Amino acid sequence: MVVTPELLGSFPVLKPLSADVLTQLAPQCALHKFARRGIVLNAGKQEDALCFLFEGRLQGVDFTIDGREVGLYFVEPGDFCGELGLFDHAPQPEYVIALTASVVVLVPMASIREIMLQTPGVVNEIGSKLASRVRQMTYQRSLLALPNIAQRVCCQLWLLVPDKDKDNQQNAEIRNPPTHMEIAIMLNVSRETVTRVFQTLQNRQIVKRDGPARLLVNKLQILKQFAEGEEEL
Amino acid sequence: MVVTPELLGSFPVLKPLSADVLTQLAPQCALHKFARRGIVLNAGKQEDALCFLFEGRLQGVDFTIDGREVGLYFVEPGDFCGELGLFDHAPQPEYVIALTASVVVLVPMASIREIMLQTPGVVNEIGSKLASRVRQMTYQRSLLALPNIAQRVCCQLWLLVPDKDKDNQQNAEIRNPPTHMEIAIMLNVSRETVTRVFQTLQNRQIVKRDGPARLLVNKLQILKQFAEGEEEL
DNA sequence: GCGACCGCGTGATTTCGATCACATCGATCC
DNA sequence: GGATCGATGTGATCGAAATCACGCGGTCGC
Repeated sequence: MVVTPELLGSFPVLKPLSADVLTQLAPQCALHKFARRGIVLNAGKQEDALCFLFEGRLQGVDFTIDGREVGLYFVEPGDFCGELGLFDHAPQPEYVIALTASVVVLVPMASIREIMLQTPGVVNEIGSKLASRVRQMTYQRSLLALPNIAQRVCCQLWLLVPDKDKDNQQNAEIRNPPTHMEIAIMLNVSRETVTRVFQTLQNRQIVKRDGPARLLVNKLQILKQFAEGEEEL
Repeated sequence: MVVTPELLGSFPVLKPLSADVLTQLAPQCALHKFARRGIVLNAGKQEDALCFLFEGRLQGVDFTIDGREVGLYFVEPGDFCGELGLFDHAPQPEYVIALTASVVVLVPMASIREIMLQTPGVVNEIGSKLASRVRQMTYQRSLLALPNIAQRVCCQLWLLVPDKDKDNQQNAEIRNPPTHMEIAIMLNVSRETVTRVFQTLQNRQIVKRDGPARLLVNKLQILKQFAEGEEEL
């Protein structure tokens, strides 16, 4: 599958690069499709490519010593993952799997490293990405300490609302929402608990399922209030 | 308080820098002492300095929406923190507090940024630090998913054992150990639960308190087995 | 030396979510 | 269109850790 410079340019991090650089980079990249549950990046393996998500949703997952699945983060279209080894050449600590059928562009790490050396500003871009990753993990960690579990689920749901919709008064739509199980492992709760919270939210018509690939939020501001703990479910 | 180039050179990240650069950097730095519970870095504030720990122990802490304290990481002597804003100029997401009386060296971020531009390799150094931070957080997150709480505590204890002692058959010593409460917030458990686990460990003579500033581990390998879940407490 | 305070130790009680065990639903694939 | 499989819905039960309540002891500051 061919990757065009234009495709690469559609990703925010790569946009600042000159057309020349993108044209040079494109032939080294590969377009991959993954089915649901497909393993996009392997834990413990020296992954040699950055993974840009074009379409679908990915999840970073880890496992405990005793084999329990742990959800770390979601990857949205336009974003990328697998950047940890860029600086330290160490293997990926976590798996990245496809939550829905997904299309990703794999860009060789070596090429990115080269570009980092040549193009000032790109290092900064990547560094900022790492920093935002730490910030995101810090926030996610704070969620786990919430004593009210419904609030935890609502926070996670709120995180899944696209930024562009966050100010809407009423409606928003979450495309390719994670399953209850996938949310559960992010929040250290059982799948049943997530289901029960969703049940309550649906009864109050705060959210509504629309097929397997869409979740509608009808009362966005109410959801936000639950997330912020101003209101108890 | 005066900071000498030699002092700066004693920190692993700065060691590769030339004597010239260190001599130039030293006068811009400040040595600070913090009492127990002192706030070293403020959350939400645009901190303008990297914080190198010379003596003592620091802890990164966050708070949930409802005010609950969350432990994120420990900082050991020789290590540093507050590096998040280096790339993205955004404020620190978490507080860093002193767990014991501590001595830190504050190095202005602007100077570090300058050095990053001039000295190749330093960017990499900093990038690797961020990456290792993500790895550490990933591991810490996986601890929270352990269903066996004693195991969780043992893992955390194991992390506190100095690397140089990890291969010892029997003994190790943890200087300035965190209090039970401070461990509790790292692991999302109550203070009492941590106390009870320590009680069991002490009864079995696996660990032993030696004054407020030292915790002795007598049976290192047994502790490791508990941490890895090969043995149940 | 004495009081105050903080960290630790410990039992009793309670509660909330995990777990278990199914039922059901719905999408997808021949 | 029926079979299949994964995802969701739901009640019953159980248990482990949170919480509460308090005693104790060591440290530090005065």
